[in-house]
Amino acid sequence: MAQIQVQHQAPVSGPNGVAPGAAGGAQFMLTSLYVGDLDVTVTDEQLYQLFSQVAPVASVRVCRDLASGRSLGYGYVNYNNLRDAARAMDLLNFTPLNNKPIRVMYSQRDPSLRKTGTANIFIKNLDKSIDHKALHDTFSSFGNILSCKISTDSFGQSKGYGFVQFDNEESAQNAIDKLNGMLINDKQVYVGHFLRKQERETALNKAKFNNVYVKNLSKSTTDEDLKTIFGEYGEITSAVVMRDADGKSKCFGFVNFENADDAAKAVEALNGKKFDDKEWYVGKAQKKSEREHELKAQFEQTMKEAADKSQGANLYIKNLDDSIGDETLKELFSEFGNITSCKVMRDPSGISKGSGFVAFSTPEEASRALAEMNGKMVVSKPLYVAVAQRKEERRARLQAQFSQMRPIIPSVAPRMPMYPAGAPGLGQQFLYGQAPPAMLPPQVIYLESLSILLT
DNA sequence: ACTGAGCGA
Repeated sequence: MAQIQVQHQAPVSGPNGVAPGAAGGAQFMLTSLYVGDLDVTVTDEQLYQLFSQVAPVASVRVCRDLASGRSLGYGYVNYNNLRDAARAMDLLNFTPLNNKPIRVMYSQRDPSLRKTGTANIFIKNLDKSIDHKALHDTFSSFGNILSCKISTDSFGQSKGYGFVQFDNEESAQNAIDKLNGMLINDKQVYVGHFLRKQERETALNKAKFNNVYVKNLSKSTTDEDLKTIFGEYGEITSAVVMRDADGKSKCFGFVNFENADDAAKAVEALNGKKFDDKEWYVGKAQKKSEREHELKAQFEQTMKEAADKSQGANLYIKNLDDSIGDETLKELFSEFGNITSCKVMRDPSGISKGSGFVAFSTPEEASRALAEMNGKMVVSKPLYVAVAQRKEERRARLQAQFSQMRPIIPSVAPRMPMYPAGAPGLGQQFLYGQAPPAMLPPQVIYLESLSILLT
């Protein structure tokens, strides 16, 4: 097997070192490639084997978590000159490794230069047959692409939309102008600037409206007051403070403008202003359903952020001795950091299930605890410690596992029959998965996987 | 199910 050279290139400027990037003024290490979207099972050797087919490589590396050794899903390939690197990027971008297309870019370690968000475009209504490479080829005529991908599900199937990050705004605008609304594979595609959800919603909120909602009014504010204050911005058709049956102000109201531009001006001018020491909220009046939808979305966003923040800080423990309860579990792990929650799972009758969760304040603490505690003998048995997976991740992992079970056509499968003649399962066209050690009919494997997916 | 993620020795 080929030897992997581990010598590293000196990070110096020079003919082969730092060189000016294309328009936009970004600086790239033009001999150093960042390889992302790696399947976690991809190894240094595999990267080396692939990239050295194009030109001699100076070094390769799959980056790994220091404590657990788990692949971080990206790596680096360094070449001796920029021509080799450019050629490798061109030829090898989106090559599948372990069934997953890799994404190759120039290494750009300054995050501020990577996260500008400008010149980034979004494409949707793409035919499902269009893959990363086809997208790249379609858009590369408009400029230099830094990164490009189709969004896919856990089976690698296109979700029908994708992203192209150019290195300058003009290329992006040009691509939008030329391709938005065009037919690609008989489907009319949408091509526009990439907008985060928040930005899309603000854009949507700028849609015209005449009715304005105002809240946090003082008890004494009247319809007349609203008319006077909002009347400054244009012709008003109605202004009402909402009141209960006794005529007591509910401290909110509605002002309807003759024309939408004036309504927008009033919102702009009055939102957040103080009247009678009360800070008014002034905005587009929304239907109850719109408002509820927005609140729900906000709530979900908050939950998602909280989940992201705790990602990696929560450990799943199993093979726990039955005698261990919440307190003992906490004591076992407390030397590694601040424990925010700790729980032994129990069945309804209170008997330990032998598994539990320990959450730390930070992923670093959790990682240290994992490294130290996994496999450690506690009372009677060795602990199993892993980073807790969220339900969604567990599901995705099982799904990926399932998708990798390829049909085995009997004619190309080993000659040795897997089952005694007449055993169940022989009648079918193909068998799923690797040959099972037991003589289970293959469809049982299939159904088991499916039932896990469905739970 | 339809608007992202991503950088070391």
